[in-house]
Amino acid sequence: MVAGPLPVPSGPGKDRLRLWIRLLRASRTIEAELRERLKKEFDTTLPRFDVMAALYRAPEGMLMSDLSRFLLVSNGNVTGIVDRLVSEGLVARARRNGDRRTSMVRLTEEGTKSFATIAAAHEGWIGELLGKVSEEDAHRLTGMLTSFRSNWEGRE
Amino acid sequence: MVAGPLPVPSGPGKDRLRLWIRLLRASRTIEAELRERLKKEFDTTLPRFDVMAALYRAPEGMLMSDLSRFLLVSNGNVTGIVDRLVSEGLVARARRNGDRRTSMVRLTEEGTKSFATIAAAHEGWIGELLGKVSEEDAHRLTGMLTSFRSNWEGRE
DNA sequence: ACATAAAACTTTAAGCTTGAAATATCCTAC
DNA sequence: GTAGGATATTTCAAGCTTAAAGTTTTATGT
Repeated sequence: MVAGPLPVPSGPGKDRLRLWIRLLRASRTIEAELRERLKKEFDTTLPRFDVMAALYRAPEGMLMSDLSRFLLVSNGNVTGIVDRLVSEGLVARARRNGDRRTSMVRLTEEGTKSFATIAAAHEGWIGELLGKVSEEDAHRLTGMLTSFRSNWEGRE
Repeated sequence: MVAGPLPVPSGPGKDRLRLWIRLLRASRTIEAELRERLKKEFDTTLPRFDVMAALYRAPEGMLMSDLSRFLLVSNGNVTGIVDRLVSEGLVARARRNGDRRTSMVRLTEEGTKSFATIAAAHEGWIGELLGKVSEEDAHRLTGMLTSFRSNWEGRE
């Protein structure tokens, strides 16, 4: 995976493989750049940012399992990231609704402020990193990826 | 990141953000599926597969630093993965050329056979997972991502 | 030749990630 | 009401990942 300089051999079925390799390399390249900037500028990480972004759009809070589904990561993973965010005072757990198995997770006031700042920078970075993609290509690409996603969700 | 159901607010600069979110979700979805199948069918992992794929196309071997650059991961990371592959007998280190700092890493005979088998399945999976993307879209998408990459490489 | 820098690699600490097992709570059917 | 199963979450072991510091070897300047 993540093939680079050398060409992928041609032949039937190789087109999709080539597409996948390019897709993966593009997202890894951007992801690496974002991770580095989040670390340098805000001393945080991509997973923390992801969790905070999810919570930012759900002021009333989210269940751990909702976070896990939404972010496409495992349950245990979310537990660890939220633990760290809680210990940093950016996120709070509230175990107070009817179901005592669940805990409602939400951003603290500090977490909300912190995320707003980081998100603004983040959006600027994306604009910069994807700046060379024309508006038209951006739309078309988005459309293709969206339809890929719908197709995917129709699986199994 | 990895936003889902909820819409990203519209406005200037939001198009690129939306594109990035879709790109990331698509690659994470596919990656998760591949990881799961590699584990289930061949009891291996994506990073191991990546390293073996790189070595497969370089029968004469690669330096650790070449692997690191090629796969877009850190040096120390490659060390660990190669260590495990060596202990499994799939990869060999040869410290025998002029420069005694370097070690040439290559697939063993067993590693080569093993990779060939896995790679065939892998290509089939990609064909299946991206099957709904039309040939035409696949080409166009690949082209866009390639030009993104060239632009990127022209940075800094 | 010798000091110093550069390069290739490994080690380390901290954090991320998964899948599976363990806990705790809730629900359902008797 | 209670046994059995389902659900929500955490814990755990193993592996992946990075950045930074450390080791060994090679290259460079004088």
